[in-house]
Amino acid sequence: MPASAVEAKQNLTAEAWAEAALDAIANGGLDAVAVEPLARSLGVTKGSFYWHFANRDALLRAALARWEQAETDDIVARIGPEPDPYARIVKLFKAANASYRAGRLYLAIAAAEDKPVVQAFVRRVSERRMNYLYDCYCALGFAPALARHWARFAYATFMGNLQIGRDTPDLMPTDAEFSEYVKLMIKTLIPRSASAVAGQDHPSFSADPVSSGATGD
Amino acid sequence: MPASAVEAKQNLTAEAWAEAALDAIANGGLDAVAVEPLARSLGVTKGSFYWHFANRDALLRAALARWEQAETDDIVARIGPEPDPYARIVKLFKAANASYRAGRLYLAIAAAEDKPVVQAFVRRVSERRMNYLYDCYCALGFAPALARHWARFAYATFMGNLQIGRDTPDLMPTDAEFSEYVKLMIKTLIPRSASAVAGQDHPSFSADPVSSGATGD
DNA sequence: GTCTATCCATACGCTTGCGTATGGATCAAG
DNA sequence: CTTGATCCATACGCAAGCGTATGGATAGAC
Repeated sequence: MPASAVEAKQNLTAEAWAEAALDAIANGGLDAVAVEPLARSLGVTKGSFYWHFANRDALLRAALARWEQAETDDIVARIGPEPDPYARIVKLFKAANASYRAGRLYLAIAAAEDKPVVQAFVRRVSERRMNYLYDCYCALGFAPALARHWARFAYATFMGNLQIGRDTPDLMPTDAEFSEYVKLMIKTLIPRSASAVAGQDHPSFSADPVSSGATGD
Repeated sequence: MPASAVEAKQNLTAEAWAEAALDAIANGGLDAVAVEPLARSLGVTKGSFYWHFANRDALLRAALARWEQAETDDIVARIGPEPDPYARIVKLFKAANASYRAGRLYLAIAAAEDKPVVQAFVRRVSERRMNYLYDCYCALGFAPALARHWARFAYATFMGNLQIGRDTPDLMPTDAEFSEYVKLMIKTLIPRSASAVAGQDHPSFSADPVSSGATGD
């Protein structure tokens, strides 16, 4: 009995292959999506793969589609039913640092933007996220031009924190210090004294939405 | 007469190979550093390469060392003789968005942090840059803990802007709007009403160091 | 002019991964 | 029990890239 990562070599699905491909991307980048190594890690051979997919590119597209779907689900599932735009940004910020794998996936996929297949996926996901932020800032009372700047600013900070957490994890604090860090960024990136927003009250602020655990997956 | 990219096939140097490797990294990522394709692009064959280098890894190390050196030179050459910490951060911000190739290089190299050879280089360069920012914020009067937070914050924004410029260039403004964007970030990332800094005067602020061209290389 | 060091070309074997072809195993239908 | 469909294994040809071995070309030393 092979005590491998795969217990029973029962029938694999195309989704299983796509998920394995995403795992490979999160670890070794896009080039790690190789048919034969993936088959080995799944406990089967290429024969299985070419039954479910036409070629390597088809697997790549399936994996990217699965990724885009997950990212889109995330953005609405985790912070969907939240009316307050301030709390929405806060939740988005926390969600961005929530999943280690999701961050690595994003960076790895974006790093291969030269491949034309990947480019479209990255653009859609990025634009969707920034548009979400843009809407939040608009809802906060910012003028469109300013809202675009703030949305880009905030999104850049998200992405940069992902990079720092991956490349120099020692420089990223944990626990209480991390909470302070996030609080500082949120306080800075969501200015309440905006030139357009009046003395509006944010009930979620008094509840301190920042200091409720942000790490872990 | 071959009107190739290389006019005369005179003697190549190891530095030429390393520079070509960096070009390859900036375009196709670390995996694009392949001996035979590089040799083709240089107008020679593998025979030349294995005269100058022991193997592919040696070239990679040479290229990364060259990159680290260039990054270190940059940080002191472009903003070295600047006493005012505020202006230092401003210059650093502008330098970060100055060279398109440098940004792509940074992202491409960082994307391969799983390779142990690369990891050390990325860590050194990143830590050096963040320490530079940390010193700036300390000089601005911030307490060490806060200075670390602000330095990380600012650095994350740098990196994120690099990503946005690479992945979704449409979402990155140009010309006057870009200037506004940079001005907003700088104004936000260098708070003058810090809890620790007194009524200190920054002569470079009245000179408006932000609005003097930041694009191009 | 010969000699030697430097730099590169050519040719070979080796590995890895892609894609195809074909057969084997399993299971449900009839 | 046979048949067909589903899922996978095995074996092959092919291309690309690494590393090595060896010889050729050029230039300066003497």
